Amino acid sequence: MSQQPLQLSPLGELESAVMNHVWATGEGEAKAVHAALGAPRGITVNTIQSTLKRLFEKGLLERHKVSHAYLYRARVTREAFHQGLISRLVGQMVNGQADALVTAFVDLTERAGLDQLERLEALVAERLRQRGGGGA
Amino acid sequence: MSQQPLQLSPLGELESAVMNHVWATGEGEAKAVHAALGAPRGITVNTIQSTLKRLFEKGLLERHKVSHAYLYRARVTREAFHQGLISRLVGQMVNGQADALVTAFVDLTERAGLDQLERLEALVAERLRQRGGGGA
DNA sequence: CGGAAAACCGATTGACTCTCGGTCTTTCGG
DNA sequence: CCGAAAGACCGAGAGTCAATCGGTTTTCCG
Repeated sequence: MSQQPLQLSPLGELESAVMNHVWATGEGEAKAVHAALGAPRGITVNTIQSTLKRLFEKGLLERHKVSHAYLYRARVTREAFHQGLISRLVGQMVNGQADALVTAFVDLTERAGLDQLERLEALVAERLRQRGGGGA
Repeated sequence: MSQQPLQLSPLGELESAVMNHVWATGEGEAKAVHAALGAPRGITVNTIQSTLKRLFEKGLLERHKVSHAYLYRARVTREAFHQGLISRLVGQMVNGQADALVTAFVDLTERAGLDQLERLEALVAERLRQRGGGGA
């Protein structure tokens, strides 16, 4: 009975690494990505190419030819992607109580540090000001 | 190129359904779970049994014999489980900015309705009062 | 003890990711 | 215009994991 890590991301290990690289550098060419991630892992450029392509087919990357090579770019920002994940996660569990979720999140934020909690407060306050009109 | 759903939960479809059932009813016997979920799907009790067992092995359910049948119970509450998911998700993406996450969450809560946002505000305020002590 | 109810085990199928090798295509220099 | 080279594609094999059963063993209970 050991409670496994319970894999969460919808992306494979290599796919995540590639996405992070693209997000970090702004673009990705098979050659470059391989130099950064592939070589250290001892895998071929082909593998990187396949991964890039799979990511493209999943709609996470876009690409266009530059000479005879593809240049990939992120189609969604890292933030949007993460937000999407959270969104989906929330959507799945909000089958009854969004309350519990909100509570859970606050607990979590709190555990991340007082500063984060304060940050959260500021954000919420701002949103409320924008929407609710600040009080009534 | 259609942007697949991007599977998120670490649980399979049937596993999720079973967990939800157990959380909802408080307990689970293969027979009962099958009546509720299996029959409609046209799958055998065996499949439900296997799923229950897999969930047990993953540490999500506990069980004990009642006569010659196992009675399963959730080992973690739905809230704790979800919190764990969020936690893991956060941990993964907090490779640089927890900020983005907080922002994403607030966006999400906001979209869920003004009331949720207000609820969030109240919760945060309370936590801050408890922790920060309002100043020191 | 004998039969039925239920658990277990093992195997299959299907979806994915990762990883390449081999082949076809596109470019570009000479 | 032609022939490397670079790079994209295709297909395939190896792993992993959930879902699904069939068949066998174990366990109760009358």
